[in-house]
Amino acid sequence: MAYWLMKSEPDVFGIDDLKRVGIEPWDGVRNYQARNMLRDQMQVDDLAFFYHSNCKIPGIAGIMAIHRAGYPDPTAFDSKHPYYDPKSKPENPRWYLVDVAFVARFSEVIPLSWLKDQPELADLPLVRRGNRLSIMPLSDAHWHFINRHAQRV
DNA sequence: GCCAACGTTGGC
DNA sequence: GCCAACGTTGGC
Repeated sequence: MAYWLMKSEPDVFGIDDLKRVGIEPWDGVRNYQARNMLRDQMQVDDLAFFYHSNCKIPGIAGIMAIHRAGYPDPTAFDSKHPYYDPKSKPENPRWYLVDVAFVARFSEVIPLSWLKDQPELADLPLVRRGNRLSIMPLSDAHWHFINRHAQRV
């Protein structure tokens, strides 16, 4: 089983929204590196941290599970959708998504500022300068380190 | 294939 | 709101 971190802006869709709906298609990813992970690597029952970006306290807000492995992102085919991409065709899809399922909501968001302070996480892509990847893999060690901390707060 | 211009991300 | 960092686009 693999571990991931996936970013979303809580003003658009946050951990409380996922808790409410239970399962959600993680659509709208328009980055090739992230696309490759969605399409080729993420497996059902993999776990992912839900990261809140572009908000007052950016950080990890909870845990979700991959509920359905990669399939073509239908929003790319819909000319009326904000995520429409005319270069993605149903017969040759450019963009993919997975469905995610709610697992847990942390009682407190684990702030990015705390993550940055941990020597154990120094090579986590999230805390590296200029990182903009909206989906990234986590090592077992990183996952368990963060998860242990989450259990304590 | 290079690279300048432009758009987006996302912390602060 | 600012701006650094990065990805993408398109002219050449």
